[in-house]
Amino acid sequence: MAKATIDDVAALAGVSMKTVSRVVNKEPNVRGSTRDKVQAAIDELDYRPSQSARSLAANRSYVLGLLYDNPSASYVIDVQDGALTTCRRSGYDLLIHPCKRDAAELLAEVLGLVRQGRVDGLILTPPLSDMAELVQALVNADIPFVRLSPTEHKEACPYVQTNDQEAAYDMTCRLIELGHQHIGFIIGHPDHRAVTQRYAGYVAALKENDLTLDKSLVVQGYNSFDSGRDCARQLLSLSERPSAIFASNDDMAAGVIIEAHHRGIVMPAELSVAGFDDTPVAHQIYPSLTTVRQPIAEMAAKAVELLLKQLKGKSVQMPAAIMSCRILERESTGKVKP
Amino acid sequence: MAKATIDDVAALAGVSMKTVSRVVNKEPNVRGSTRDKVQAAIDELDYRPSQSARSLAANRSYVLGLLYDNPSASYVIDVQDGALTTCRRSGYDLLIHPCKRDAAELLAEVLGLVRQGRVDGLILTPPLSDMAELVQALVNADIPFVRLSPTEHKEACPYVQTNDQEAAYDMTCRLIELGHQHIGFIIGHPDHRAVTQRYAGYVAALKENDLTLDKSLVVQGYNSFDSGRDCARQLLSLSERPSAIFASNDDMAAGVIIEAHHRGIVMPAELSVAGFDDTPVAHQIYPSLTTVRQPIAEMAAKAVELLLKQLKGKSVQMPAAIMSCRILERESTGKVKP
DNA sequence: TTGAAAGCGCTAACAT
DNA sequence: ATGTTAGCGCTTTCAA
Repeated sequence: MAKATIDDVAALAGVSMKTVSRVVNKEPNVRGSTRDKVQAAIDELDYRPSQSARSLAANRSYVLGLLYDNPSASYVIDVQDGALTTCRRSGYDLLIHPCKRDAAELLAEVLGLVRQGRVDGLILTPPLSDMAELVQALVNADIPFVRLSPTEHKEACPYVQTNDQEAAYDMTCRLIELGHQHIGFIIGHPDHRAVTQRYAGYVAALKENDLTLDKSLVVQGYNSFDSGRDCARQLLSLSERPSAIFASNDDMAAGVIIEAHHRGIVMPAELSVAGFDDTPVAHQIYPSLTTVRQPIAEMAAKAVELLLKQLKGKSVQMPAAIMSCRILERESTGKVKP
Repeated sequence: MAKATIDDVAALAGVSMKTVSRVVNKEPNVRGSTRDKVQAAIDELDYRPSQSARSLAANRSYVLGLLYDNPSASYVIDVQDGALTTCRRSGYDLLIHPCKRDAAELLAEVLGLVRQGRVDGLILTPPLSDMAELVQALVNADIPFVRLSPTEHKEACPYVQTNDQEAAYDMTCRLIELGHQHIGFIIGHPDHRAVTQRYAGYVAALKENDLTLDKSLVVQGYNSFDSGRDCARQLLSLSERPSAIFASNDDMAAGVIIEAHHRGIVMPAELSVAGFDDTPVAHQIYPSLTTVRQPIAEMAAKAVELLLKQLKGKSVQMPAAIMSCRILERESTGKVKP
């Protein structure tokens, strides 16, 4: 049996092609009995609408593109899962498109994706969310897109973010509450503005608690485990060693923990460590890592929702959403040694 | 400027539509000068072929589907990366399709994906590679697909795998060489046959070295960190504690390491631990984990290559590839205490 | 509430 | 080496 087309269904149901189309697309203005008749024909023939014919005629692909540049594996997976949840409910598919933010062809590549009609819209994750050039190009080309955790140009285009700066503030306050006065901080990769901004929360918390900001306790990391370990080497070699270290992400915090182990430093008795992101390593490490969980999947699901709204032309008034982080206290933090 | 079509390009270049099509698709039998003329017109108009028109006319989507059911995040990311490498070289896109292997609609869903023309072929990862029902349905429906690390029906359809059973054998031999006589083993999730089969390597190595297989040293895990920790509780509570534990994957091995830490067991002095997969946690943990690395991305790239060959009708004789694992010795294993 | 006709922009098959 | 002719299977007008 060759695969059935819309004409076959129409013939079998004794209606026009257009009526079948209406039933398939759940459009209104079809009598119940007609709908049933058509549905029966669809079932009998096991009819599946051709995606490409639909796309060509309707001039949309029913596919969304997910753009990312090398965030952590667990982040990408969570984003994909969340995005797919909403996509599937709406009959959309998800095309993944990892890319290099410094590639010369990046812009052409991304614009091509849309102009070729491969995708109807885009989701941007950090650090791409903050590539002004890319954002501007998308706006100029009138391409629908939503950004996750952007830090800039928020007035211009829809986005979804968390209150993670506030969470960094809270985490720092918690460490202070535990008696820590010398708290080391590891800043994130300069290109990942969403991550580096966590530093502001740390600074604000120190200020709020009348602690001086000691620049020798603040070091620049690059989001990787190895860079975290390098930073730990610096911090743990100081004559006056910090009693706690707060890293801007879990991978770097894991680097701190490993370096501390190698120096025979007992955690949390002699050193408290906190991270950010709640990646898998956070609970697979010893001691398990106190960290902050962002609702990544939910954010991505929300982003897709906003994007689909845009595609339907229902341009939302303030197309943005802010979601909440949660601090998870585990074994790696504790009261400062008296 | 409205977007250019193939007719616009043909008109500007002063050739027929078909010639433009030939240039775009890099078909042979076009004179160099003609090709240049057409290319110039394409550049001038910034012409991008419509994906949906191509798909409809050619009856192929130029998209491949990646099916998976909940393997680890790092595994999925590696597979995606590898698959995309080959896809992009060939002008294909990748659609991701996570699914539940016990979902009633799984088959209909997957078949629908192909029958709707959303994808031209599929890549299956474990444990889906070993779902006989799914594999059979794909074969019956004459859908092109390639499996990663299948353990069954290998005569029937193309696949890519590694010599991981051999690697498990080698790893066990290495532990024995280090003086270990009592080696605990944690079996993988029963549904993941590719993982459970590593047990065979362990058994073979014991036999080869004239060690008796002590069933109390073999416990059933479920691939997760938590299950690994549970298994470790069992093994480390034995009156005659193993001096080494080999887990069928890294997540479970991480569970062993954490449980050992909590019991004050020093590694590797008092306990050696080995894992499998070289996931990120393997080097983010203390002590860093001795494990086996499979070339996941390369396997996926190869799988796509085989799939594309199938799509081009060049049915390869024995469409299968076997790739090599590598043992990585890190800090978690050492000589047995005298 | 339903239908008829006209493409969407390409590729395939067959000329030339 | 290049061109001509037909569709691919839908959605979108517009009409009834």
